[in-house]
Amino acid sequence: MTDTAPRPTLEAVAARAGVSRATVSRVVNGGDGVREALVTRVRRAVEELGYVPNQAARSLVTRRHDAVAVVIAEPETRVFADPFFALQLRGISKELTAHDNQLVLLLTEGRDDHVRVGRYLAGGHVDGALVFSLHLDDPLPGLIQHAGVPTVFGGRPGWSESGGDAVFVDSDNRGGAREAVRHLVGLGRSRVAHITGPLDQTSAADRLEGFRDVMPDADPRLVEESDFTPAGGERAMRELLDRRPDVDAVFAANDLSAAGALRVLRERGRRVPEDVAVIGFDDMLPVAEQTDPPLTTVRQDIEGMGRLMARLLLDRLGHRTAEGAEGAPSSVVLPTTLVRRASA
Amino acid sequence: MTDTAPRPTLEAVAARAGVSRATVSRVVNGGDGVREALVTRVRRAVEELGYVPNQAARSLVTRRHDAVAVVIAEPETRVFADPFFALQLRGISKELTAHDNQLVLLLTEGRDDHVRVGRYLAGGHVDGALVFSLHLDDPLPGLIQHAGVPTVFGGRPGWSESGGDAVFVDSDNRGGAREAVRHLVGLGRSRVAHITGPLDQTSAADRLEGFRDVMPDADPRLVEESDFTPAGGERAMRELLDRRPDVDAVFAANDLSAAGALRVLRERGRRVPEDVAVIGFDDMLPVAEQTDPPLTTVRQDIEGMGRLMARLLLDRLGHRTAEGAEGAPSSVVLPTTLVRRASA
DNA sequence: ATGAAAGCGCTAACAC
DNA sequence: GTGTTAGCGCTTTCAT
Repeated sequence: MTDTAPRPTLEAVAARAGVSRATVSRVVNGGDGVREALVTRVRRAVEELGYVPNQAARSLVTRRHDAVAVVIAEPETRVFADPFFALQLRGISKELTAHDNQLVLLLTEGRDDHVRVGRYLAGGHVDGALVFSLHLDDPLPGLIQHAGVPTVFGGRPGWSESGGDAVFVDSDNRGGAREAVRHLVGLGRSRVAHITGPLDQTSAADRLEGFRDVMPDADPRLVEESDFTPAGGERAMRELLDRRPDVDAVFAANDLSAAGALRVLRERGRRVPEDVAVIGFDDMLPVAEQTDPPLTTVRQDIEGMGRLMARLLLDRLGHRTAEGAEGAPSSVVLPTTLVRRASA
Repeated sequence: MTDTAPRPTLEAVAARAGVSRATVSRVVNGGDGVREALVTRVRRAVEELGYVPNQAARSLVTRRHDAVAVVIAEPETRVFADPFFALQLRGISKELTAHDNQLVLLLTEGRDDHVRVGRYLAGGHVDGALVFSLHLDDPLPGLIQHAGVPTVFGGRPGWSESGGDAVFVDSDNRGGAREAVRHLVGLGRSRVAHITGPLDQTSAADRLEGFRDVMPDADPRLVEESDFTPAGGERAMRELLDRRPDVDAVFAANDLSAAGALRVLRERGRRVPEDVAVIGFDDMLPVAEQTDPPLTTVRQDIEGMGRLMARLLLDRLGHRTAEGAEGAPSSVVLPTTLVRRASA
C-alpha cells in the first residue's frame, strides 16, 4: 500500500539550506539567535521538503513528550450515557492543542486496568496526567501519586490521606446546591426534599452538604439516597412521596434523577411546579430542556473545567500558558449558575 | 517536587543480570531464542529494577509507535451532547488496550484543525488512524488519504471520488430503517411519515433510503428534513401534521428528534401509539427510556463498532488480532435490532 | 545462543 | 551566530 516515502530528516533540511543541523534545529525550535536571513532560508527548505520533526528522536534527548494522559476511571456504563466527560475532553483538547500537546486517552474499568495505567504513567511516556477519579475508595489517585507524574484531578478527589497537595478543578457543588435550595425556599417552599447522588462520590456528597447548609433541620425522611439515574430518581421520588406526601419541593442531585422524579410526580397527579417545585443539577441540555416541564437546574461550566485542568497542568509543566504565575498552582473551584426554566 | 529518579535502562538490567544489552532486549521483546535460564535471570532483573522500556528510543529504531490516533471531526456541539462517540471510544479503547496500543485523541473543529491533524498524521507519530467523518463535504478523509496513514473510518464516508478503497465500519442504517418502517406497516399504519436527519450525513441519507425502500410511493409531504435535534424534531412534526393531519405513524431518524416529535404530538392531542405510532433510531437510553411513552427504536451496537474499527486497523497494521485473516481487510456493516417499547 | 557495534534523528554543550 | 560533536536508549545485523 502506501509507499512509505522516507521522510526527510534534519540532515536533509540542513543540506538543502546549506547550514548545519544545529542551525536547522534552532530554527525549528523557535529560531532564537539565528540571523533572519538564515531563518528564512531554513524555513523555506523545511517547507519544500515537507519536513516534520521526528518526535521520538526529540523525546529521546529532551525527555519531554509534549503529551498528556487523560485518565478516565469509570467502571459504570452510566457515565458514558452522559455527555459530561465528552465536554470535559473537549475543553482539555482545545487547551492542549493550543500548546502543541498531544492527548493520550486512558479509559479504565476495573483493577487490572489500574495496574496497567500505573505502569504506563510511571513509564514516563507522558509529561503529565489529567485524572478523573470520582469515587471515595478509588485506588487510582494513590497509584498515580506513586508514579510521580505531575497530575491535576478532575473533581475533588475523595481520599482522606495525604490529599492535601492534590491539585484539582471542581465545580462549586456545595454552593450550587445551596443556591438551588435557597431558590426553592424563596419560592415559599418549606418541605424541601433532596434526592442525592451516590454518596461515595464527592460531587454528590458536596451537593448534600449544600442542601444541609440551607436546611439544617430538615426531616431526615426528606433526604433519599439515589444514584444519578432516572430510574433511581423515580424510586427515590416514590419513597419520598410515601413518607412525606406533603413535600412541596425537590432538589435532585442531577438532571437525570430529576427527570425520573418529574415522571413520578406526574404519575401521582402532582403538578409541577404548582404543587411540587423541582430543581436538578448539571444543566445537561438534552435532558433539562426536554423534560416536561423544562427543568430549572444548576449549570456548571464543564468544558471550562476541562480547559482549566489542562492549563493548570501545563503551567505546572513549565509551559507558562498565560499570566506568568508559575510556582505551585493550586486547586480551583468554579462557580455555578442557576438556570431558571419552568419546573421551579 | 517529585524527584525524577533516573529510570533504569537496558544497560542497567544487563549489568544486573550479567548479560549483554542485546540479550535483555530479546527477552523484553518476547524472549525467543534465549536460553530459559537467562530469560528467567533477565526477567528477575527487570522486575527488581522496575525497568520499563523507553518507548521513544524504541520507536526511533523500529519506526513503530504502538499508538493509534482517533480523529473526531465534529464542529457541532450537538454531537457532544450525545453519548455516541463516548461509547465508540470505549470500544476502541478496549481493543487497543488488549493489544498494547495507545490511543491518541484528536478532536477537531474547523478548517485550521484539519491542517493540524493532517500534519500530525503525516508526521508519522502514530501507526494508524481511526477517523469519524460524518459529512459529505468533509475534507478530512482526503487529507488523511494524502497523509498515507493506514486508516479505518467510522461510518460510511460520504465522498464519492476514490472512495472505493476506504475501509469503514458502519451500522446497517438502511436495513434498520427498513425494519422500523416495516414494523409500522405491520401495525396497520399506512400514512407513515419520516423525519430525516441532516442529509449531508451518510447515516441520515441511508436511513431515508431505507424508508423509501418500504414506502416507495410515499407522498413527498410525508418526508421532512430535520437535523437530529429535539427542537428540529418538533418543528418537523408540526410541519408534517399541518400538511397531513391524517398521519398515523412517524419514523424519526434518531431518538432525539423522535422525542421532539412526541412532545408535539401530545401537545396536539394525538395519542401515542393509538393515533400515531412513533419509532426512533439509536436506542440512546437516556432518551429512549425517558420519553413518554418510552420509545420504540432501532438499536445499533455502538461500542461494538468501536471495537471492530480498532480490530480492523490493528489487523491492517499486522497485529493479527485473532483469526489470522490478514490481507486487505474490508469494510463491515453491523446489523441493527428493533427494540420495542410503548411508542409503536 | 550470545555479544559487539552501528546507528535511528535529534538536541545541547561546547568550540570557533 | 554558527558549526562540531557527543550522546539519549534501544534494536538489529553480524560475528562468534
